Amino acid sequence: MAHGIVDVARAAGVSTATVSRALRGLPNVTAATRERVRRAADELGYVPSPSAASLASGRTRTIGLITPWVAHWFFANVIEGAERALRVEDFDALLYTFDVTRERRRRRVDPDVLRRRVDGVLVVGLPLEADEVETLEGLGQPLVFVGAGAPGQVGVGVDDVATARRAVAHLADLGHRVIAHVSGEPDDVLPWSPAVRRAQGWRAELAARGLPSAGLEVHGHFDVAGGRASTHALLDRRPDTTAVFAASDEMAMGAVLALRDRGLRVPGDVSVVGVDGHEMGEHLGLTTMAQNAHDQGVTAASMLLEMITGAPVPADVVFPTVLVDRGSTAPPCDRIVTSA
Amino acid sequence: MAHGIVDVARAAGVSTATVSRALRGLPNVTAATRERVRRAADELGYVPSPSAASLASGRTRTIGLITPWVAHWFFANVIEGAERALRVEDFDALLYTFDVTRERRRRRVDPDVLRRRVDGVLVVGLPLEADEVETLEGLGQPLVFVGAGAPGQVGVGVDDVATARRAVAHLADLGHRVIAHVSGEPDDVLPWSPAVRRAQGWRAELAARGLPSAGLEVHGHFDVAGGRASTHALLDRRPDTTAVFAASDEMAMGAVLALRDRGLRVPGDVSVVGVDGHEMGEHLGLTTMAQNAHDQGVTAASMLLEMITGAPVPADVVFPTVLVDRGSTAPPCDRIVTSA
DNA sequence: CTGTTAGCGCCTTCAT
DNA sequence: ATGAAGGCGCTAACAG
Repeated sequence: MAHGIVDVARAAGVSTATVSRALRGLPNVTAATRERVRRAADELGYVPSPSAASLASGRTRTIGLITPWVAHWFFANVIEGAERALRVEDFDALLYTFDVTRERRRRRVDPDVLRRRVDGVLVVGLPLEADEVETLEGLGQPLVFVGAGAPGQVGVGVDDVATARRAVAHLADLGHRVIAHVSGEPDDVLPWSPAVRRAQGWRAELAARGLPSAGLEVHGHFDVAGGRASTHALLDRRPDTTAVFAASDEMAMGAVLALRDRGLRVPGDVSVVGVDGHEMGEHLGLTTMAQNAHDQGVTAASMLLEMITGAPVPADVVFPTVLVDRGSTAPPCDRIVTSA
Repeated sequence: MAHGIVDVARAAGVSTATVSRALRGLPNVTAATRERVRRAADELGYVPSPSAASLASGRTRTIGLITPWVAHWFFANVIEGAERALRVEDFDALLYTFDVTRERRRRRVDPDVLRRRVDGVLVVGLPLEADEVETLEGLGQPLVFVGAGAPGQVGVGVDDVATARRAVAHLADLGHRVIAHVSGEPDDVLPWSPAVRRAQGWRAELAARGLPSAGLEVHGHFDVAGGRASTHALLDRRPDTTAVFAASDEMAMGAVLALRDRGLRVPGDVSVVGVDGHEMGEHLGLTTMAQNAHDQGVTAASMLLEMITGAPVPADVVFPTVLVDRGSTAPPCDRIVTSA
């Protein structure tokens, strides 16, 4: 029923080797022969077996997408972009989520599930421990990181430190002096983690301006609920806060919710800035440092494909972030604060 | 370097056949032998080649996830749920996006890319033409639909008609008499498309109550920008509209934006209800018919795995939707309308 | 430019 | 319960 390469070979009156070469566009095949083979393959509805091709060639035309989540803005957009770039080159995208649940620390990335199954690996937004990177490298295949690099690895992303500094600068320029930071999980401590770098940028910009940062950083889950909880904790401690820089738009929205919970107006009482450029940020008029996640996915996938063919690629591609002022920031007012 | 089954066989002092049986948990292997084989495999760091296994067995332990997008609430959550359910059973998830871009009609689903590559197919939120379903069935593999069924196919989803009716009933009960509907693309016309069924439910509930529907339906893209544009078009035509039922939360958020654009308050001037239970709906206090997309993904994946093993599964699994009142609905006020 | 011939690494009868 | 051996369908030398 399902025709194989031998059927095509017979129908075209050539050997299977020629069929293989003709169909894959390899050189050393007459245009006429190639055409004849193509026609025969078409008529028989021939589709090569990927397993057989992989087994024989050692290549899978598949890349592994490693990510903690897919249902988050940055991740979904990177994955969508990457998958489409891969599809154009007839590569398949295998999805591996290493769930970072709120309950427990994620399980370690296990390279065995990828072994002999992919030609390359794209790590999306997952800051890996040094030894995890090492075991991934042990696969002997190209590795590209998006949205969370690793030392010495090819990466695509934004300048998290500069992004954070720009956001904080915007708030400080408005006159704010108590600028808090809603950051990620407390156990997210790797120096190359975006959350850590954004916190670092926040601290650096404050320091550069002689503003305090001590006691103004709160940690929590990297989503709406996390941002909301963190902000409540922050305001309990520091009701004198007049501005919040959140490490993602999702957390920033949580911050807005928390402020609303407490009857505080944005930006009347407290200004808020996020990072991402989430489509829905427009609703709340959320000011943000926007980035293009989709294109980062496309770029990372393309680089990975280049590496697979042995072509040289830059060690790092840095995407720009741009301040989009949608109104959630304003000069501080002289709110009466009961206590600190 | 990479050890094969023969290495394990030699190390364990058995044949490759026994290794294969032992490692896959097949019967007819002494507990002692199995243990010895396991230990040998462990020590050698043996990982079977999926290509070789597929070629020999005809099974791939991979399922194909067909979806128009991943960066949309429903899709991202279903995919995330499905991938995790598959991973538990050591199945891989291959991602295939058939981009429904706003510019042009999507390309038809091409089963060839799936041929000999997957053991089953999960179609996520993509209403397929009858003949597309037929060609997919031609793969001879189990097929499950989530969030957009197809006649005679196994499906997981919600009761779209009832969901829409419930939403409209809520608005009508509040006293609204001009209840508009923000629907999906105009060329999304398959009777089993969620958008079509929701519109149908909206119309049915209005009819049941003797309320008009003519001229109150607008079509557009299934996202925030689409909902916003549609709502503007609607209000241009029918400024007397006091309530809007949008076919998704994303579009409902667009509707809220449009209303805000025109200086109308929600729910003061116009009430809005969406569908999904989007995490961010809470911000705008968006009332919605909530559904659990993640669990639909888990269920669909589990059913597909059952079908692969030949187990019987129900023809349809219907998930509940529940009205979550977050405040974007209220009784209509007597707004002065200049003209209709 | 094309054909021949070994494998690729595992699964699966069929014996034993 | 275990072993022997023939594929699975294709690619990649190597000839010619």
